[in-house]
Amino acid sequence: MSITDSLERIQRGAEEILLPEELKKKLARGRPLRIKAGFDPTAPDLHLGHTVLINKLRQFQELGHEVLFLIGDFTGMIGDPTGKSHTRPPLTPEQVRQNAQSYREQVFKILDPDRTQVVFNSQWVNELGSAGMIQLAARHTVARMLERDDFSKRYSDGKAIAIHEFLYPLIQGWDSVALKADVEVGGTDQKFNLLVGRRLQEQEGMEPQVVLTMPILEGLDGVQKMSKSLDNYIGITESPEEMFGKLMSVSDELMWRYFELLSFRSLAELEGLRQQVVDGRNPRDVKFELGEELVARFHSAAQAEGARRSFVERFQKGAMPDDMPEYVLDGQEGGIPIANALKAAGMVGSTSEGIRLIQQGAVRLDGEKLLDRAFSLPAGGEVVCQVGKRRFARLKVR
RNA sequence: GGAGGGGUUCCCGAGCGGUCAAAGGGAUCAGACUGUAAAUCUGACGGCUCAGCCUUCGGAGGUUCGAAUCCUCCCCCCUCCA
Repeated sequence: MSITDSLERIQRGAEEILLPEELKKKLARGRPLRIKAGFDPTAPDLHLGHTVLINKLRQFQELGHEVLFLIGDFTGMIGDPTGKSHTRPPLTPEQVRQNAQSYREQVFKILDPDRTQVVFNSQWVNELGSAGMIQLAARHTVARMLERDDFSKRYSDGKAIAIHEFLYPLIQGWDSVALKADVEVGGTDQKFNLLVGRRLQEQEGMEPQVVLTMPILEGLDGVQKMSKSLDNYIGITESPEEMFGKLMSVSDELMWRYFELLSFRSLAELEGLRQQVVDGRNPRDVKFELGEELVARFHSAAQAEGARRSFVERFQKGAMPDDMPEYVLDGQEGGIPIANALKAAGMVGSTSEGIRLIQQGAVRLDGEKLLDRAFSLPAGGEVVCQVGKRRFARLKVR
């Protein structure tokens, strides 16, 4: 493959490459490049948002390059006191190890293990020591740090910025020095940090890394970025049914964004699909294709097919799901009040919530709407319980 | 070290002695409508043994018949001065 071809493939879907000429020069040398990407040591639950970036890494591998999958365990072991409610407790080395393992399991659904090195930054950051850390901090000025969008915004809004937050971009940049990265891939929100890496490498007399940013995928709400904490994500380990269903709940507009960033279809194919919708094809059917492609990628073609079929059964024909969780409750004198049973089965968060849902007509027993909140489940009974559209469970009372 | 501003329910943000489980918005959940679409409309949105009761307004005390609202001390954040 020619350099121009490689470059073209690398550019596809990327938000920005700094600088393309440098990348070209690196590619021209003909040796495998060291492609760095950093990940938090915490959430080992990868979602489709992460895969936008990981797919890009995969692409580099297909072009013969090597991926340095960096787990930022150093910062994880310090803990992050930023943010009022989400104080992140420090992780133990053991937890980091477990998370890393879980990363491996998930990430190798996409990446080629033979061309991936999983590395931990504590290895070289610990060696820096406190003196080294201060020397590192001396290389950047506050004014420069405040150039970062996120910092300047918080600063002008009068929000807290802890000193150590200034250190994180520096550490991340130092990782690039330690790894001798040729290219670093990150989300657009990482741009500042990635550029710090370039600067530090230059100061160390190295050729600066090329920075490649990928767009941030919106979550299911279509507005905020996909993230676990916002609970608007589709995890890559979710069941075919869940995954398919969540994809179907996405708006038509957002569907195209997902096609762009997640599908492996050619741009020409996507254009074709758009045209079909313009010509009157139901967007839902196009969404089916998106759902199948993605479910097939993380599960199998057969499961994707199955997910689509059961989706149609369930939501277009109103069938009950094939399997649902089962709960056995201990009976009591006079039966178990239904709200308590729902709570015990984990279908609602509290009995108060259960009562409210019953009043709103959201609860069905064996398909029959239940409006009487005083209803109790008698001992020895068994009932299929539904809350809202998606929550199902089979409740048995001993 | 000094002066001032501020910490409210998942988030933002009103409230400044009773009518406050606390306005409004967002998020979320449910119902209607549908393509589990989206948008829209309606409702809910601390807990419980649920027409009643219990626990919340940074923390601990106090004043009062009664406190998110007043006082004292403490913790944290922001701004300015040094």
